[in-house]
Amino acid sequence: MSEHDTVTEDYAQRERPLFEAWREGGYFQRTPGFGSEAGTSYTIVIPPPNVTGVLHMGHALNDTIQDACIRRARMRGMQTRWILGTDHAGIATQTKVDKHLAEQGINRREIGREAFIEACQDWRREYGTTIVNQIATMGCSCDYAHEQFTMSPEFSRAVRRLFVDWYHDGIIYRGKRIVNWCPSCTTAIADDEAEYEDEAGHLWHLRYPLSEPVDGVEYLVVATTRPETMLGDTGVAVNPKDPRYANLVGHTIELPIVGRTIPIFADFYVDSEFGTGAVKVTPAHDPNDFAMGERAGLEKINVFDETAHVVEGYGAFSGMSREEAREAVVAEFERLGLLDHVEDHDHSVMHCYRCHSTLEPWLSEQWFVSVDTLKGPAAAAVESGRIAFHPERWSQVYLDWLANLKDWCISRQLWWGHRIPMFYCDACGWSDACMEDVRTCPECGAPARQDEDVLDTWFSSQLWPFATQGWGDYGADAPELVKHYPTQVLSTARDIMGLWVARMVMASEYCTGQIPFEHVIIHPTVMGADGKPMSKSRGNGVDPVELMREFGADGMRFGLLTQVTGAQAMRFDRQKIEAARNFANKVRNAARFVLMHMDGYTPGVPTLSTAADRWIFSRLARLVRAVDAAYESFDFGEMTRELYGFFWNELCDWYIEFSKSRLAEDAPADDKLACQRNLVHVLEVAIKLLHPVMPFITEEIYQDMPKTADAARMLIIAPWPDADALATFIDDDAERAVQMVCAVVGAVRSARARYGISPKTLLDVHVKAEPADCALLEQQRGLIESLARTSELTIASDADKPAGSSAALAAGIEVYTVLAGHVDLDAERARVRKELDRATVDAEKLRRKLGNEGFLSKAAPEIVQKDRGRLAELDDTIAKLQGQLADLG
RNA sequence: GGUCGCGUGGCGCAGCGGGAGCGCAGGUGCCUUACAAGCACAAGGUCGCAGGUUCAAAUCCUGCCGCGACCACCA
Repeated sequence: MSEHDTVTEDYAQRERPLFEAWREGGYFQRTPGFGSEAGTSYTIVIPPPNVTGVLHMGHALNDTIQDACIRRARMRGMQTRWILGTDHAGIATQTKVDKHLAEQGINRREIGREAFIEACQDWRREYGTTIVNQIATMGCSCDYAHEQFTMSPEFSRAVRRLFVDWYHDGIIYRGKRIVNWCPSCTTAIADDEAEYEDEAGHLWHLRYPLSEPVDGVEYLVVATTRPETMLGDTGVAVNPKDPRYANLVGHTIELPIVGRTIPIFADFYVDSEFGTGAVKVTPAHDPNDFAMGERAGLEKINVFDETAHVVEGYGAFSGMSREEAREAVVAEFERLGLLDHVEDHDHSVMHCYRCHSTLEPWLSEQWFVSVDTLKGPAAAAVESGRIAFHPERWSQVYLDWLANLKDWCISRQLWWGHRIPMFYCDACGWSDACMEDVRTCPECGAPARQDEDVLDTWFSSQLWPFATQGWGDYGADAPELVKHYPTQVLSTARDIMGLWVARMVMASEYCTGQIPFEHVIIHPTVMGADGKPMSKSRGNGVDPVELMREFGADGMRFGLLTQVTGAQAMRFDRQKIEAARNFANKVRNAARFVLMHMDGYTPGVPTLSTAADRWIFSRLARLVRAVDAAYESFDFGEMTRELYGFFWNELCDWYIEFSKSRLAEDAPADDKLACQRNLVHVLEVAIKLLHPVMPFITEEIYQDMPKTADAARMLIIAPWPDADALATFIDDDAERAVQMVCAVVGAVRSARARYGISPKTLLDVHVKAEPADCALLEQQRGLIESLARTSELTIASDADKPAGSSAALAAGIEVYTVLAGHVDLDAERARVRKELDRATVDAEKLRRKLGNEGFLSKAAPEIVQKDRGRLAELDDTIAKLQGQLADLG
């Protein structure tokens, strides 16, 4: 019973050498191009993964899509290059290194900036190759020889150049603003880097005593979710139209605990419906309060330090964390009899997208990019259609994002990143943004110092498409850019649409005067099997490296693409990967079959001597068209479905079966050769079409195939099939003939299965069809005989139903299988009756439709015609089935 | 609050105005010399609900229900 051992395979061992062969062949660098597309450049920039990151399913899908695009372009003869590189990922990397150092008892501040950056570099040297190796394991045909890095010297010059240019153009400015402060990372982060989460909280109602009673009123109740910030309150706001408080506006409050006298003022921002209609205003710790404070001219008092502990000057509260301060403040209000009441209240709270700490709106000096002049050209690029999104609807998301864009805080209080190239002279007040470091003040000669902050990682990421091609040193005239810019395709997930995609367009328009890419593919987000986003905490994540080990890179790639739809999310389905692995296996076996029957083969043009030959070439021609169309509309799911159906259901299920008798040892030599050549040709075209998705197995097969002297050495640069040239093979007659053959074979197999007749038992079969179809079928007699395993095959337009036979109707022909006594007539009668019922219902429906005046007068004539034909067919079928029933008694 | 996506056989999905399909799982029979990770055959769905447009609706429109994402955010 050991017949079917589980098949295990070492995919890495099979795939790695092929990858090395591609690399050594130089195909990963910009290809020279050939054929009619030789002059066309085709470039993709990879969304740079974090340098210390590891491959996740999002990368796996995204990189598969890009590799499919670039490989097809390469095979079409274009000058391709897929630019590879990694992102220094400021906060992410710094957080990791911080943690690593902490484990050794080292604090970043103790060792200082330079030593820390060195530690980051060490970290990068150690882990920076991981993800690139994983991308290689996938078989991605990136330009590994010219790997980029967002903190390489060249890239750094580009970043610096943009900062200096923007600074001198007045696009970059400095300001004291409320920013989202992460007290754990101790840095500002951008608005779109903050994540909101709903949390159960409370609405504390606090009594704020008036300095003097007004009309007998002694205090005012304010509602707040953050009582601890009251330490920094500098006012209380009410809506100017709120009659409850009209008499209080202009009076003052004695702020409890702090003893500060603060004004009651009116501002339309206040919603009278919410809480008590009176809002405590903390300009330094809330963006809306900041805005009101500006309007009312309030003081802005920071009560937290950079780690969100209460600053000096607040007595016992000083030094407390936010959480401690909250408790203490509430307790103190209670003690003073000023805690009115507490309500439950859910509200959304901002968290750091990196470390997940609760963010603190914090007043600080930061650098900003003014987006006013940048957003226009970026919107126009999409509105004009110069940049196309796929699916198209994402362009709306893009445009909406731009329309609502606010100035971008680009300074980060980190050490790992591009240090802001601003230089200051404390002696004379000189300052400027400079390309070269400035040690002494050019005005007064005093020592100059550089800004301590670094730039937001996205500030450098936005330069990716052109800084990787020489912009930093040569500007828009860089030779690479002149020849190969804009790039063709950018593929990414939708969550960085604004963060990255839009910013690249803005920066590119500014720096190069061009769009950065022509097509933006927004692929669906890969969700876990449970339909929820993959995450460590949920435990629904899947490791692509693990998948590749189990199913091969080809299996993973194909399986992922089959799941791509136009929707915004796809639920990861392991079975799809398994099915893809099985498909890869099927392809390999099909190839093995072909290569196993090569004796006597000599290369030559295909000879389409049989209907089966003409059929498979016709199907192949349609396949090339369909695959091309799917690529052009970026419909990768459709593309894989087409390939799957062709390989499995047409080539393997039928054509290879058709071929078996022709390849037998005693078969006629010339027909055998024709069949061999056809198989080789079809297989070669098919594996070319499949190569962009399943590069390894197709290359492996190609290497084993017989090739002519002028053939490409490797499949990776073999010419892509020409749909127009193949179109001449489309042959409706041949497709009809094979359709009938399949119908006959299927009918006989079905009868066998129903009555448990072994394939070894030969059966008499009678086929009745139109004369023209009879002629087509007659030519396929041999095929039918071998596939249906007949003893006697009668094909005639006037064939009779033999006694004791099972009848089947398919493809407009009647197939009678003589069952010679094996038949359970009752079962056969029941089956026919069921079929008859179904046909009768269908015919009734159609008859009603065709009896409808409205339909006859308004429907397109060809539709009416078609339905009349269908009804006639159905009536015919019904008559035949009734005849069969009568025959069966 | 705004924008968008999705609800089709047990599961995952395709189809997106004129005959309900695919893959997987499950059923039956097969180790047929390319493949048991396979082959053959059969079974399985009133296409979320309610209206509307149309001669014709899974497909278009409206509303509702359910799931989900993104953006904004009221202390």
